[in-house]
Amino acid sequence: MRFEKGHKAATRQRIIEVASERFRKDGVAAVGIAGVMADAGLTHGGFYAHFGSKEDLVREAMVAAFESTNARPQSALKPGENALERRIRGYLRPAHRDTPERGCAAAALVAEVARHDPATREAFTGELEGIVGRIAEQLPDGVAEAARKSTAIGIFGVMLGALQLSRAVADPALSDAILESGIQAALKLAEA
Amino acid sequence: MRFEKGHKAATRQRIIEVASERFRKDGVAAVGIAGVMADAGLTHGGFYAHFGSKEDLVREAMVAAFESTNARPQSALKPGENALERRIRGYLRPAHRDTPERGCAAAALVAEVARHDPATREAFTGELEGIVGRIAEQLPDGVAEAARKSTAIGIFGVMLGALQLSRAVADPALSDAILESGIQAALKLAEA
DNA sequence: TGTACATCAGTGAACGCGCGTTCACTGATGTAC
DNA sequence: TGTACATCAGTGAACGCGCGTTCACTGATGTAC
Repeated sequence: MRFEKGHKAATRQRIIEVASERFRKDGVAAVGIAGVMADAGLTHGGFYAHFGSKEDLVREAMVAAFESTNARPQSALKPGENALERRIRGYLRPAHRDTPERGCAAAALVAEVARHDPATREAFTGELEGIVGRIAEQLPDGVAEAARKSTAIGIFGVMLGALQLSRAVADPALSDAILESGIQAALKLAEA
Repeated sequence: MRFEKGHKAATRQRIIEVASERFRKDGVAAVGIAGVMADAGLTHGGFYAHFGSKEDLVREAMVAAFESTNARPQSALKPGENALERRIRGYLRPAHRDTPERGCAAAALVAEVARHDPATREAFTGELEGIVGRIAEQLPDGVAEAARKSTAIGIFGVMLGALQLSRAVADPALSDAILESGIQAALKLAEA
């Protein structure tokens, strides 16, 4: 073979990574195959040797975006801080608002996913269940078993809603205030 | 004149109304000028006699969508229900999830607005301030003055986040559960 | 060791299509005389 | 009252462009003999 073993798989992975950043930054509809391939250092014609359609790439890039943010190493817990509070503050920090291309895929893509095909929505659903489950595990012991999942959904709802609102408003001071209000709301919901 | 007085203004209004539904249903990027004009019973060439660009229509249609949902008549208060609880339950009901074309413009368009030009984002900001202000007024008397706006932002954050998540997931039972979790979270945040 | 051939990731021209935008034109009506 | 002209909302062809997708081809390398 003209290319070392694993070459094609590495190229495919590179396309997915580029796409996962571009889709989160500019939206799925605004990003074309040719642009993604060019960013990956390739020409557009080769795309269909790797994926069956743009929709397939959307689904794979979305899942990759979720997985890469899930796998991100966490900073150490500060004294008196618990894991859930760290998660909430990390999510609703200005740096996350300002770098959607490396941020939460749910916040960047939720509205578009609602208009995509069932396979993409099912993949989204699975990733969302994962996030909600991890939040539920981090709730304080005092929260009743039956209420944990519902509480976790509410917490993630504010996180996602506040992050999106902070990205949309034109007023920087209001944007910062939205992040802070989201933190306070999420922490209140997390109380036992 | 060949047309009665007010004819052009009425046409313009019709274009805005069609666009405000189509943008909320399918997203701004996926809706073309020609389609909007055809839905309004016109051909696409006349568009630029009414608007300077698609972006101008986006901004006007978004504002119209906000205003029409704000102006919607409210059902009567049930015994023991307050105005804020009615607002929250009305927002997070299945019918709202299932009819984005007549629903909350913020939930439908927030992600796209973040990528649009400053004039559109400023219009969005103003409308959002209006919604937040109205929620703040409906908070119980016990909520301290200084905390009212922040609390209102948190409440609208869960409402918007939960509605969007309920629209994106593929599992109907989970979608219903998200709406219910959003209601519980918003009500908890509204407690004095 | 040297030559012929097979492999296949990637190339780039081409497909039909819809986009946002421009513009010369139409044609029904109101006004001027 | 009758005719000529002005008005202007709306029409539809055309512009350049980028989209997703297809496909015949390239060319560097590995294998066969």
